[in-house]
Amino acid sequence: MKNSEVDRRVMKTRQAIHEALISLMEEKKYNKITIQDIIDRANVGRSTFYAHYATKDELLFSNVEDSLEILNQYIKSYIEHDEDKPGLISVVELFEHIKEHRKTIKGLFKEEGTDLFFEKVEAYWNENIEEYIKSKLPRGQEPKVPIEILTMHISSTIINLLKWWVYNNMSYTPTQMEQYFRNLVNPCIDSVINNHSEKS
Amino acid sequence: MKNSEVDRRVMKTRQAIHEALISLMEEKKYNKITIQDIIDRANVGRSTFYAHYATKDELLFSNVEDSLEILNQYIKSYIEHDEDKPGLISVVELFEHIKEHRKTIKGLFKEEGTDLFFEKVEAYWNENIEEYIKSKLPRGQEPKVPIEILTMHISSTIINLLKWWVYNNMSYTPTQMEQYFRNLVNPCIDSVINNHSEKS
DNA sequence: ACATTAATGAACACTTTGTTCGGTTATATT
DNA sequence: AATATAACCGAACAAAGTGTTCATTAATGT
Repeated sequence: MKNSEVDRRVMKTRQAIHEALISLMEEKKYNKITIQDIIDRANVGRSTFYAHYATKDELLFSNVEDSLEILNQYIKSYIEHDEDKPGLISVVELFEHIKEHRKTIKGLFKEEGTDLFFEKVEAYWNENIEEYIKSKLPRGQEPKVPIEILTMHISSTIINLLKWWVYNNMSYTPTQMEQYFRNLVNPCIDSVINNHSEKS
Repeated sequence: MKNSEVDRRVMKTRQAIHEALISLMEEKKYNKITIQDIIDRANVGRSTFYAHYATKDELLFSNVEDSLEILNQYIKSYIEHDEDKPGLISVVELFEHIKEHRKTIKGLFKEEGTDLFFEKVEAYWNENIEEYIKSKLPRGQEPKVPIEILTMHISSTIINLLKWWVYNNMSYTPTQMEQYFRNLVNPCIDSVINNHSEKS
């Protein structure tokens, strides 16, 4: 029986496959990567791959789950610290995290084949954001925009900023990006939640 | 020589292929549709397909270019009518257009394989929106958010709303969606362009 | 009616996929 | 150090898709 540890061979194989995928994603789009490519680069038998993962997507997500959890933490902390200094720290850190891990994470942002990934990210974030918005909303008051839409909009805004930023070689600093994010999102949250006059 | 018209056979074939793709996209994701599927459904020889289109994407875009042009018109008209009644009419019409053509256009919104399409849409829109923003910006004044980012954000917001709306079976009316769009976007445009106090 | 142009469908070499299975090697345990 | 176990290997497989070629047939415009 295994000592709650995994066979070293398994770890080695998984890592080889993992690294192969990452390395390939730096070169071409996820869509265009074949399992053949992966096992070639990983130096792993065909049957071995299928012993570990049923599909390419399964591999992707097993690779990405850690990243997902980390990204989620940033949003959580963004929300939790909102009272004092509205989210400044953690969104900066989110961008910094991406910048730091750009080599391994960049493939995920490359055109196409990113849908799957970002759907997951958004689903993660939506939970926390929705809760946050509800807590902000004065009781008994109808928001001008349905909460589900506002939530979706905020998640999407972060994701779009991240995508754009990576795609444009991170030409602004994380701090700037954070600032831009707040400039885009805070006014509309205020406006939706408070009964600001609609204005002409 | 052809009378600037196309051979009837060509039209017939193109249409058959076109309809095959549309019909397949109502059933499964674009990614999962093979050329084999298409020629089977279209009842068209393999070589015939390749005589017309080099790739599946080429087919997609030839199908979609008309839609693109139409969508672009809505944004143009949104911008042009902004002075009097800020964009109300044409964004409603945009959602109505989608609703009307949902059978043929819905496939494009189905998860995955939409990146290609929406990149095109966004590129189209960005041109017009950027121009619009520049015209709004008082001369010599620096916007709080770079224009390219603000532009991207507005395009993305419409696209996300459209996607979300279609994905959720168009559960709100086009007029409502238009209202939500404005509630999400106008406050942040105002805030970015005018030197509103940043507020605490 | 006739020359032109398009569609056909079969054949092709090629790649990818997912599975199977007997043989080999690394591993943990004793 | 010996051994049972579990993991890897790799070759082979059928099945499906890709993109091209080509000789044959049919529709079209004039």
